Amino acid sequence: MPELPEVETVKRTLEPDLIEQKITGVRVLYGGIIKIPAPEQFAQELIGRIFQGIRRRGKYLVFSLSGNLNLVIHLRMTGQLVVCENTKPLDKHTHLVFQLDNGRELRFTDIRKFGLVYLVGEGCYEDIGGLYNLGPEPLEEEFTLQGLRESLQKKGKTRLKAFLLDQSQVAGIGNIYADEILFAAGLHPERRAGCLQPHEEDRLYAAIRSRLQESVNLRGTTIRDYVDGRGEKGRFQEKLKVYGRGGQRCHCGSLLEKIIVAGRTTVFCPKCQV
DNA sequence: CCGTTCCTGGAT
DNA sequence: ATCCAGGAACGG
Repeated sequence: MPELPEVETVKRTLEPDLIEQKITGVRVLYGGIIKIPAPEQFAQELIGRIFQGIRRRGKYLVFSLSGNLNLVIHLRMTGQLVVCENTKPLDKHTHLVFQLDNGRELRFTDIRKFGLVYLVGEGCYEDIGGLYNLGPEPLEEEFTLQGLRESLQKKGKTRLKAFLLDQSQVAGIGNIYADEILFAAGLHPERRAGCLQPHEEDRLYAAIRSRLQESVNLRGTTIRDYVDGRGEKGRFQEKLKVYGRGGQRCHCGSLLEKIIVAGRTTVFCPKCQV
C-alpha cells in the first residue's frame, strides 16, 4: 500500500524519466478513476503539455505541467505509476497511458481501481478535499514536536491508531507505518491521543520521523503490489516489527496481538506497547 | 464522529 | 464458495 515512503520513492524514480518530457498522447482505458475533469475532456487537456516538476504531499503526487496545470494522482492501495518503453505489452489493469515524445510511456496501473486522478489549475486544490485538508509533512521542518503536542491535545479522546491514520493531523501515514510507529514508540494503539505523558509524546514524535525516514532510505515497503517508478520493489518489509506479524513472537518473546482499531487491522506487542 | 462503500485477487 | 485487505469519499 503506497504510503509516504513509497509515494516519495515513486516521485524520486519518476523525476529523471519525466521532467522536460512532452505528452504526445493519452489513452484512457478505464475512466472511472478520473475524478476531475470528465474523462472525455482529460486527454485533450493534456496533449502537448510538458512535465515540469513532481511534488509529493502526503500520499498524493502532484505533477506540474506547462500552462499552469497540475495532474494530481493518489495510488490508494494497489496503484502503480511506471515509465517504460511503449513497445512493452500492456498490463491487464493498466487504466491510463501517457505517451511521451521519446518513445516511452507513463502508465497508471491499479488492480482495485481505487486510485484517484485529478486535473486542476496550478495550486487549485479546493476541489480535492483530501489534498486540501492535509496536515504537516512529517519529514519536513513544519512538523514540530510542539505542533504534534497541540494536535494530540486537540484530538483528545481519539485513539492513537486513528490519530496517526488521520491525514489532516499528520500527512502520509497509513496502516503499515501507523503500527510500526506505535511499536517503535512503545505505545498501545488504543491509548487516547490527549492522555500521553510528555515523554511519551517525545517518543511518538521521534518514532514518526525515524520509521518514515528509514523506510524512505530503503525505498519503501513491498508487501505485494508496490513498485517504484522503474518497477522495482522496496526493502523496508524486511524491517517490519509488527505489521502482518499477528500471532508471531515479538523480539521480547511475547506473542504479537491482532485487533481491530478504528476499523483497521492492528498488530502490537502487549508487553512492549503500554 | 462512525460505518459503509468502492474493487480484485489471494487466502481459507 | 466465501472472506479479507485497505484510503479516502460519502452517507447517516
